[in-house]
Amino acid sequence: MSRRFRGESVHKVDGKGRVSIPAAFRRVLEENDPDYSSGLNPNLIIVYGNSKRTFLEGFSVASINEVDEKIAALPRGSKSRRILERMFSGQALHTSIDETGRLVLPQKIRDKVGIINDAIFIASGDTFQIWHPDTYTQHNLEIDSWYDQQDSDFDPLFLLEGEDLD
Amino acid sequence: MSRRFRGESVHKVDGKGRVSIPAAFRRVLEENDPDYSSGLNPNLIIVYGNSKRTFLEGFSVASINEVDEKIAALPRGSKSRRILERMFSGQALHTSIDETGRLVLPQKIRDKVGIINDAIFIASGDTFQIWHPDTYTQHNLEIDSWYDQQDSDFDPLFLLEGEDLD
DNA sequence: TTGATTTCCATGAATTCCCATGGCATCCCT
DNA sequence: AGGGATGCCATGGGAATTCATGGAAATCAA
Repeated sequence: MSRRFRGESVHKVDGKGRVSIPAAFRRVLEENDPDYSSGLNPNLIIVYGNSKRTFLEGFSVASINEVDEKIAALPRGSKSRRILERMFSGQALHTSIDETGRLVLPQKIRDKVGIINDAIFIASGDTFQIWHPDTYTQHNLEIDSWYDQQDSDFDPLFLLEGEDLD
Repeated sequence: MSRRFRGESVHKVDGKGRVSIPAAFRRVLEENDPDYSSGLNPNLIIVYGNSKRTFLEGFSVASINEVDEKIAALPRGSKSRRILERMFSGQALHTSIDETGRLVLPQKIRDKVGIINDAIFIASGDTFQIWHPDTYTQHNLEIDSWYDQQDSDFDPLFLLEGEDLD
């Protein structure tokens, strides 16, 4: 039913890399894991990507399957396919939520995006992102400055209509 | 489709050719070996291929069966079939993981792809690859430089939608 | 017998499991 | 409406287990 994540919240990350996943996100992950049944722990996939990425992206099983299928449909050996395979197979992690609702982010991954004591979870359609709070703030400043360039009555829904920007 | 391999990591290769297989990969190999049951060691197939190949490719039993069947469906005596049979029958090694989670790579195979002290394991859909770390880095230069040309917030998922690159 | 495998044992570090607590929000009973 | 009782949520700590890796002994093959 609820296929999409909503909302954002900050959570503590302890020395072992444990972080609580927003409860509302857990419901979405459960509903979108075909192997899930009450009592079990839902699976999810964390994509950390190449060195340029400044955040982690969380996928439900259903969402990652969709991506995998699309990748498999691309011509073997094509550049697009190689780029995507590297990112979604190699630079990703299959994991699950534990019984207390937490996820473990390995040291290597925390280092990569600079997460130390806190992490902010942000819903983004059928995936969600995990950022170091400051990096996220910084990133938003850039987006805000883009808004500043638009008319004061600019309505983002306008983007639904036309071609892409830039 | 059964669960796919995810992630990448580097492991030591000792003088006898022993290497630990990433624990997460072991789970996938276990799930995809029909003969596997708790306590046993899962089987896998290492395809090293012709002299041009610069990496090893690891298959679960289920995945190699799928390939074998497709090959068997080709016309007997056809060139495609002969080439594929050579690669997946002749230039491949059926082996298993030992109780400490390691795989033994015979000297001949290590020499072939230049693996000495370390090997990097990279997931790639329903198979995984094993490279000499430097060779792997080298191989990815093209993709890395391609990323350098994109906007810093470029999302590879965009590649799923549009036309191919190249 | 001699080099090469395979088995078996060993260990520090990392990861998972199990139990615990305080804070909220909700439900329910009188 | 008051006031528990209940239950989920976020977080912490320590014990137990698994990982990755090394080395020695036993077995094999030529």
